[in-house]
Amino acid sequence: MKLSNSYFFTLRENAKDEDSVSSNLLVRAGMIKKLANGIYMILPMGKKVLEKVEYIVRDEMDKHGCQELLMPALIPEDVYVSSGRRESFGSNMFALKDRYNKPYVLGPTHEELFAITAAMDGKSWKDFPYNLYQIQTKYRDETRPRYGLIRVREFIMKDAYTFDKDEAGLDVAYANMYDAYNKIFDRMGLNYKIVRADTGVMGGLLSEEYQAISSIGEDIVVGCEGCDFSSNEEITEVVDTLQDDTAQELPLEKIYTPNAGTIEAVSSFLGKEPKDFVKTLIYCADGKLVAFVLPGERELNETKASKLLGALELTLADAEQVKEATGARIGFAGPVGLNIPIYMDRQVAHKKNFIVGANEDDHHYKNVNLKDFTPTAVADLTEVMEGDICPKCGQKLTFEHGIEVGNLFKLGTKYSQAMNLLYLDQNNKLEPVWMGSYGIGLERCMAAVADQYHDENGLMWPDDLAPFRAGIVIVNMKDEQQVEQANKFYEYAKSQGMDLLLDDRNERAGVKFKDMELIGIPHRFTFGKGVAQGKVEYVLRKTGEKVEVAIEDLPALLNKIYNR
RNA sequence: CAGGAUGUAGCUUAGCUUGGUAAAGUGCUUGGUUCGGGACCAAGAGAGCGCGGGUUCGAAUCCCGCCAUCCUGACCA
Repeated sequence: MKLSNSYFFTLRENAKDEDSVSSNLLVRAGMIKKLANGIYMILPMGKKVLEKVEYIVRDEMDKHGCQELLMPALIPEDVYVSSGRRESFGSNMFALKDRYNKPYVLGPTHEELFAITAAMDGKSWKDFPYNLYQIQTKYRDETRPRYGLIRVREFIMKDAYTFDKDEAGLDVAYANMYDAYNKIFDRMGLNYKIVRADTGVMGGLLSEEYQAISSIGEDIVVGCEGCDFSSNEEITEVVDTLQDDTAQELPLEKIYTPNAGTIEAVSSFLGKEPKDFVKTLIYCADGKLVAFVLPGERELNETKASKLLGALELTLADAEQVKEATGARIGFAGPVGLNIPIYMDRQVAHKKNFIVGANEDDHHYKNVNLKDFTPTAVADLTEVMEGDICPKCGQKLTFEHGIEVGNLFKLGTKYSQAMNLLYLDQNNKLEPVWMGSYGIGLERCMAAVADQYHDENGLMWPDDLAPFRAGIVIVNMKDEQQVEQANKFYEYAKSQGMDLLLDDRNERAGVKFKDMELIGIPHRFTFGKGVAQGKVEYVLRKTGEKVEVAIEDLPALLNKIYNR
């Protein structure tokens, strides 16, 4: 591509509506532009990168025996009603009506449509297995879009779905996708970890996520110092290492704690530590008030809590609901005498003579013991934290931030049963189809790579993702020899099927170098004063390393760069 | 959804407290000098200050409403 005749611009300053280094670089490099909250334009230079991402994904999917098709994004609402997910997605779905007032949604993910597709063909056990995928736009009305392309409301996803006649078949299909994903993210050059995760709104038997390690990642990737354990923080088990407190149980006592409605306030008022407390959180689970009772030094893990309750929506109660449940204002809730279901973290069972709210303004109880209240259920309910140990080997856990770039779900028969996707087995008996679903966010991959590969001068794309693998800078546009030789080289490359970026703009050399670095072209050829002696300069973006190359050696070098 | 902040030229921002009809850098145009690391000089084009209303002789500046963007967030009871 010749820059002299292209839509292309770069910015010298950061955009005021971008919040991360990498999204600012993508904007400054003229690759993307925010149109509205969580909605982006992908400009020509960015589209090139996205195409490279797409190419890798499609290539590996095809190599792994998947068939591509294309589904609509505009979908009748009943499709999600019949699977029960209209409700579970709730306001995360964009919903609209047509002119006849019939309800539609913009698809956030496509398990249902693929199940319908499968039902059109998969009637016999002989039809399995197969694997369908698409690269298509998804719509999700996220609460808070963030970090450029990382969390957006409209994005392109590669979603694949496998169909098998039994669980063993699903295991094979899943392993195949696992292999494809490893190859895909390796080819993108991403530094990633594979973690166990919550199955969430997708449901099913197993979920694993590919997490690109990054400080702006919204997920916490838990690893282990001693073994290969890795897991998303939201489902990581808190290993119960507390010893039973052997103290004598003391008599229950109500104490006056004026205006001390937080653990910090009460602990400083009483000269105690958070671990001497047991805190009680009032939540609203699908409209019902419930209480969670936890060690004072720990946080509630809402994923574990929702799962225990089987709740679709779990929100912290507001002041009014707290008053309704406890009779007191926020800050004085406790399990003693509380008339709503109480769910207790299992570590609380080791404690004795602890402090809790008294369900009365400005009062707490001390010397509370297990005999003083009755939990509805006891479970692991808290977030893992620094210092916790590995559930697998007992060594110390590690914590990193990750961007979820891909995921694998072993769905089992959840959707096929809901959508009546059945086949006849060898005994002429109807059986549900076993499904898996597998997603990759394409823009998110692009953003994650940008995040992992940049320096103070701009982006540093790996060869396979760069908008152009190599670029040519003509230093002096008035030097006919430079212009002629550069164009000759450019045309030669083109004839070999290699599209280089030719900067033939009437700009000073410095501007061209800066732009080439900002957009992250990995290999640069500088046609400057050396051309008179038949030489050009070859520069590597990654290291800044410069080498003089004779013009006649360029074709060989080009072949090397393009792995030919 | 809640709370906070912001909205002025393509971009980044100043001006708003103390109302008088908009400024700078960058980008863009033209001419000249430069020419291997975001050049310099000169002359220009470009916004009527998010939208709507109000107060006032007069509003980017004050008041009300709306919209948008950004930040933070169920603060741990």
